[in-house]
Amino acid sequence: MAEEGTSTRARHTDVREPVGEDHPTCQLRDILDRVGDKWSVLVMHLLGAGPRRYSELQRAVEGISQRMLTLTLRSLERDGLVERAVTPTSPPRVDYALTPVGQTLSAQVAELITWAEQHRAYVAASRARYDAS
Amino acid sequence: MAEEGTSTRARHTDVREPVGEDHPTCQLRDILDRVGDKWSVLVMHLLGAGPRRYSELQRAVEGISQRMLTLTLRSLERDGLVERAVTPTSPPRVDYALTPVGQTLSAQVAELITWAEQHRAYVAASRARYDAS
DNA sequence: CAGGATCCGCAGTGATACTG
DNA sequence: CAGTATCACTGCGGATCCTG
Repeated sequence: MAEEGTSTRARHTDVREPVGEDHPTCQLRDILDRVGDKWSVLVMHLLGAGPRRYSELQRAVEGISQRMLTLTLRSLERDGLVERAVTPTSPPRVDYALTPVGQTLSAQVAELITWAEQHRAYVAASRARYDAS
Repeated sequence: MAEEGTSTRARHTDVREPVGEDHPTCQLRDILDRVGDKWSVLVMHLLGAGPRRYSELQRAVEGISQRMLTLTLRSLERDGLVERAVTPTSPPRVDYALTPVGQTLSAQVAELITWAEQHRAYVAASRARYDAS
């Protein structure tokens, strides 16, 4: 909170394309759906710290169902963001890790997280103020 | 409002979620839900180019329903990311603009878009390869 | 241990109609 | 023009059972 005027770091560096028209939106949706996915980001963020096994992920993201974890990993693997390494031992062992490209996206997400931390109080205050009226 | 805004998904989210060794998860959801929202990002990106009227947004994000546009704007306003300026003229006129903080988030989103553009081909190729097996 | 298959509830969304 | 209200549908996501 209390940073109305201080954090006016308006970086208009980007290319403000006519997002709504036709094609720019679609490509955008692709990546946004990925980031917007309830679990994908959490999993990617966890994998950002290093490879993990299936069960480790399931415990780490405690609250995720097997179904969703599998679905999420499959989707990330399909997009080439996560790599799946199977070790056919007596009890099967599967390790997941970010691919180089996956790491770059993970980095972007990390920045988003930083943003969230920096402006969390502000958002909370805004909501409280809004809800009060 | 008979229905909660787009940002009220936190309700079905567990109150107790240790989510592994990462606490940022909770705050993370907040911002991620914002970014993951189907329309929020598009609207914010458009507003990044400057203030727009309600009808302008509706035309620009062609495909969005009045309901969703209103819900999205309300939600963004509630979070202090968008400012609503009403001009009570004969035909009502309402302008929406990003707040300073909203601009910083918009900038983050812009980077995400850049990422998407840079790695779109890679992702597409990965998918094609994956689907082929 | 890793994950496929199935059932199902409900939040999120769209389409439509109405209003100040 | 800028919304609000209502309804009906869809598909995400959770819970549960089963397999290699």
